Amino acid sequence: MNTETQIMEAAKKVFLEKGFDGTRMQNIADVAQINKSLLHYYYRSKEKLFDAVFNDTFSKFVPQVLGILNNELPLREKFILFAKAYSKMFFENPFIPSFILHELNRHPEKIVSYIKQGGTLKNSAEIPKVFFDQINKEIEQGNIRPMAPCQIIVNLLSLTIFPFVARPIIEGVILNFANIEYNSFINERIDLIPSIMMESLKPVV
Amino acid sequence: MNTETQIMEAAKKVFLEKGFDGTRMQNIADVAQINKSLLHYYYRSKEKLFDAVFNDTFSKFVPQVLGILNNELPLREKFILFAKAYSKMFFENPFIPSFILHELNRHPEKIVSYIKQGGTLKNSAEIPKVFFDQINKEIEQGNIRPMAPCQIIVNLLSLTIFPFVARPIIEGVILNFANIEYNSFINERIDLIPSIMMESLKPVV
DNA sequence: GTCTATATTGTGATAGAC
DNA sequence: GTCTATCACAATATAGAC
Repeated sequence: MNTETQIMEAAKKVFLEKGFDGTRMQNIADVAQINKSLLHYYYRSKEKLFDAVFNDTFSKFVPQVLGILNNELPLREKFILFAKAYSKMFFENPFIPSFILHELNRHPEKIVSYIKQGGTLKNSAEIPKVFFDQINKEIEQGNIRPMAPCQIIVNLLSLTIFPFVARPIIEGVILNFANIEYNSFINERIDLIPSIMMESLKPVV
Repeated sequence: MNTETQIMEAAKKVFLEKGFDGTRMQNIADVAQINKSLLHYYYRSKEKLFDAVFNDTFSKFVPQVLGILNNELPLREKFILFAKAYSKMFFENPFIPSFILHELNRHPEKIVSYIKQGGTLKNSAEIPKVFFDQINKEIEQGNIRPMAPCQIIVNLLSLTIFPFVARPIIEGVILNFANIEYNSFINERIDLIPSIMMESLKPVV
């Protein structure tokens, strides 16, 4: 593993956990087990290093969402696939959702710069169209109840992502009271989420 | 308005927007229009000032949740009340959810210290019991389908809070594509959320 | 209680030897 | 490419006059 990727790996670890403001360059150097000045040699400044980390992380995040929503599967299968893929991903990288949401709230303009800069989002910016069309068609045919596609997407995102962002509250207050383990709670949700999504779309008789 | 509350108001503004790591004491002093050393005169250190802000904000957050879930209304009314109260609150204080979630992820131990220290949570720690009993009773009577009360609470929290935490993504990517205003999107959700919650609980025939 | 001045340490960034 | 040494400034915190 060369120095540059070593730095990138270390930077991801530290930035993801502590955010831009909470991160010290020295801390990254320690984790990468290299000299502090090498950070500047490879990435000029803290901000440039951060941007590299952020864009890379964001690239894994958003396009996957749109990718799953874009394929040709029926609605239920999409929800199942989505809940499973994202729960697994966040389980393995617990800091990603909180990191992205926090940094985007502090610097919303980074979304714009990310889209302009290219990233994977540029190509996938048109992707929700497929999902939108699918929803509208299903509504037209009376298979599901009328609901704005945006609301459906946000429902899915909310039910899937929020439990990871709010883990300390959920674990420390809610689950603690009911004496339930966080892991089994999340596992239960993987089946629950598609079910809720489908119920919410059942046509009114 | 005396100096102490002036400082507290300013500290809330700055901490809520920038978080602990992103906040500068000078910045708070500027907003409060007082001298920097007065911050230390009244609150000894940055951390103590932050804790005062955090506990005060957290106090408005969690107990209200539990309060609404604890009253004697039927389920549907609780969901309606909840979605309305919280959407309104976050609309007026857009930084609260992101602030709390970020700081709790950085310092999960603050929940424990908050509970120990008293706050409003100490008394309300037993409150979910009422909601739990209500759910279990409804399930027993066959009025709703079996679902763990914790899952129900988290569903409600997710659907209500997440759209505020993820505003930049939702607004910049999803709504932007569909050409929808954030305000009307949120308003639509206030009615949508209780409906989803009830549908997800409809007994299986 | 409020101000000015200053101590002290931390932190991003660079210069220059090797 | 990698290291040591160091600059320049930012930031928390305190001392002490008024």
